[in-house]
Amino acid sequence: MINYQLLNECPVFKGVAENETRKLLQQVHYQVKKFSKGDIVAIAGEQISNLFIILSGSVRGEMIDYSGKTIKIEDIEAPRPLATAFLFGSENRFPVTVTTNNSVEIFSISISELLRLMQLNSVVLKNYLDSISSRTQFISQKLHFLSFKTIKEKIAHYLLQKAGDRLHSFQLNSTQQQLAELFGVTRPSLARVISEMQREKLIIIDKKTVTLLNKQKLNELLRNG
Amino acid sequence: MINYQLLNECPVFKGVAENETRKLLQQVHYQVKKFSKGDIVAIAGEQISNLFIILSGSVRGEMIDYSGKTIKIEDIEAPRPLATAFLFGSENRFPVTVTTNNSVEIFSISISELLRLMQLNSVVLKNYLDSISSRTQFISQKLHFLSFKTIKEKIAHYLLQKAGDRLHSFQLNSTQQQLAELFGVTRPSLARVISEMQREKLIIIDKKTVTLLNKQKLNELLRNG
DNA sequence: TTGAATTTGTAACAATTGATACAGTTTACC
DNA sequence: GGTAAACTGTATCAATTGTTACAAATTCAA
Repeated sequence: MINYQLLNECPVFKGVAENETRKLLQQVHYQVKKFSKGDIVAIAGEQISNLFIILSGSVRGEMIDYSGKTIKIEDIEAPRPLATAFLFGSENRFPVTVTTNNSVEIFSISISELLRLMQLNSVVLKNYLDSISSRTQFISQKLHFLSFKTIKEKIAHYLLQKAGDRLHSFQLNSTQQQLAELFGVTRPSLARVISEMQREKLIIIDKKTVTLLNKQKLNELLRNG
Repeated sequence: MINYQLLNECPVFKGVAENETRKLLQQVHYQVKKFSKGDIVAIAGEQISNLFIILSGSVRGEMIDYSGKTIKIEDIEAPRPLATAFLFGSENRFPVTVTTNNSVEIFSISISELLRLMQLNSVVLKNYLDSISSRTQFISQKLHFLSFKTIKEKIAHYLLQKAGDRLHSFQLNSTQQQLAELFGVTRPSLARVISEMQREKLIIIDKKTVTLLNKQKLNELLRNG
């Protein structure tokens, strides 16, 4: 028996009334598969033909490298769907091998039935589109951020974005350590560059209060990067 | 009058019979807007409420920086759609300001009507999902690649991927210059690291023939990065 | 084959960042 | 208020990459 309440917490069915979900699922084919701890749900590179939603338990995504060792990538817990961005598109294969961490129930629906489901219910359709799109937006923002090479550029971009329209000062809510991690650099390197930028009278950072002294030059840093 | 043939070349309507497209469009609301050269189609940050498909002419996407200057990002020509990954999701705003390069005709359909369209025709639905997904997959591959910090790691990853299952040698079809651009590094730096890796007996590159001497160690490079 | 254009290998030096260490400051909690 | 923990500023040295320059090797077309 499916736990409809749980299914409705999943991004795909969110906002659909519980009895509506029940009615929808009567009109399409789907399966609920049970796995034991340690079972392999999918192998990296395998064609994806079904949407999987974890109903209970958790799974992990692992990559297998060229020499055969496995590296854990991420954990996925109920009630999240698997690989929504890889169901469609030109390269619809599992990017990772998926293994169960414990007893797991998985809701499984084929692509064609999922398409039917989306055509039957516009909320499900919109949910799915929102889900893929949000992920794309998140990744492309991250990519944009990575495109700045030097630490100075990263700081300039981060602060200009944080500042927005504010003319003068604003508060930071992260520590240098956290920023360093966000930027993917070491903490002393970040501190050093911040010092430089203060000496160059580009910014002032006093505790957590940031003041941008020269937005013009901060922008030029991004242009010439 | 709409050029249905052109519309059918667009990723959204691809694979739909021309008369089927005609029939579909009779069932939904849409507009064809005409713009003159230099007109602004959309402003960065503006909410996206319509899918735009360029029917004729071309537009450019520009970002306006914090000081007011504009930087061109890309050109989009007929019959491509605009910002398909930004129509949905949490941040459904134009990432760029869109300006026409010449006389332009744009097919415009609201989100709600687009949803209806996708529910009426499963090919359109699948096309749209494929389109967003492919983009996500492309970007996330790029992101993965950028996650390797040193040039050595990038080379190792690139060559291992190119090699695939082949045990010994294979041919490269790019020049060092092209690889350097792909990696986002300078050509002499790339050449230097390749020399080092040959001295360390990890690889041999003779003209365009690559031989991986120690896949094991190449993999370890990626792990400890 | 020859000659020009492209590609490659390499060197010397500058710039940037990482690694490590340590002392001074701030914050949080008792 | 006091103490421990976390955070910050800074210094030194090593590693990596960028910049610039030049010569050798290769490719391609005439």
